[in-house]
Amino acid sequence: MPSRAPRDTQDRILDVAERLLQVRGFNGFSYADIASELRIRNASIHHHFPTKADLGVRLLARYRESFAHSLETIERAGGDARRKLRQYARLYANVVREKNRMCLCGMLASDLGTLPRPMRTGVKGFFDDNEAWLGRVLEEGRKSGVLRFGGSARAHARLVLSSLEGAMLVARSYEDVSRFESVAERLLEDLEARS
Amino acid sequence: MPSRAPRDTQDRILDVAERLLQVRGFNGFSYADIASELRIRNASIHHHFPTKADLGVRLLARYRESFAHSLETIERAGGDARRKLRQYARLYANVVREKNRMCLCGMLASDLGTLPRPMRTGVKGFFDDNEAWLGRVLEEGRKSGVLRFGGSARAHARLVLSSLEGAMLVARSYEDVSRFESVAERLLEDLEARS
DNA sequence: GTCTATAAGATGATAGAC
DNA sequence: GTCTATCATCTTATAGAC
Repeated sequence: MPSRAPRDTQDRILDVAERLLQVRGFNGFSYADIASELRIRNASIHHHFPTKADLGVRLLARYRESFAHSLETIERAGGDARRKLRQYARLYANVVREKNRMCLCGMLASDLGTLPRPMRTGVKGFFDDNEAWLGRVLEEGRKSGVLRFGGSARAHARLVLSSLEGAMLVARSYEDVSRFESVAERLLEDLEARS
Repeated sequence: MPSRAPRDTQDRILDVAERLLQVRGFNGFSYADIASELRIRNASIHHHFPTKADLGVRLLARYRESFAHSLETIERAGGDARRKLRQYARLYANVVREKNRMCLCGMLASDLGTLPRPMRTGVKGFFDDNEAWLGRVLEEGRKSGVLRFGGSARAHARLVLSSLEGAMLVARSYEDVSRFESVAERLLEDLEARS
């Protein structure tokens, strides 16, 4: 179990930078913001992450791995597809709840036009991961009869992913998590087989 | 009918700034970007829009009015709720198609944490407008039997708005309009009453 | 209304001492 | 690994001539 206590400087930089990125966007924070919060100097951050692109690439990789780990945890917990989808939606709800953050990759998607080249592929990779996982869960749910939807599982996975990302984006504008939750609830209810 | 020819400087500034904002975000463009594109000087822009916040407020108001006008046009064209929703979705598709733009307010929603105070309320206002309109159309469609959905019309309006905003956000990452269109298609098909 | 000139501050980044 | 010092550049913004 990871401790609550601060680990090495590199991790503390990543933690602060991650939050700043999720709240303010990639162009909305600077090395100075991180430095002042950690009470270190600007140059120290450059020692660990020479360029902002380096920092961004590391943040992206870490977030993607962390999310993949969460998906594995949901899988291992078992239960039917309905349950998995609800836990998946809760993952997103927790992000919004935590200081009104946006999904890191949703935020980067909006910043895409100004992103350093090496970061762009990572954003798509994250969405690909999520679509693939959702596609499998949806297919499983349809086969077992607990979910109902038209079209291919993969196409519906895209709808679910888009809807949740959009729900985060809009809910954040109102600083109201419950707005996210009510949209997620409608989305899932429509999927769950009635009758 | 508005002509294609450039009008006064103020409007040309707004047109360029709008595109830059929709592609790069509010923190992703500068007065210098606008100036070089219009081949005028930085100071000329400040003459028309003293601060960037002023420019942002005007862009927001203009976009909101323009969108409201589009909604009225859809209303006047008549037809059933299905048709109105499809035209509404096409509004969004056209934005993405045009140089891979994001909805101006969706973009501002992601920038919200760094936005000048006077701009924040405008973003919510845009979403409120859209939710209200969608709510009316959904209700009308359910009453006339061409649409089917659970829960309140207003709650479903939030789902539709969130899904379309999210679909734009994700589709932009792939620079692929068809990705937006397929998600919108699934969303609408699920709404349309199957006998 | 547009220009030149200029300012004050932020930003990403590097060199080199400790 | 962290610091001080310094950098070129960008960004928003203003003063004042034309």
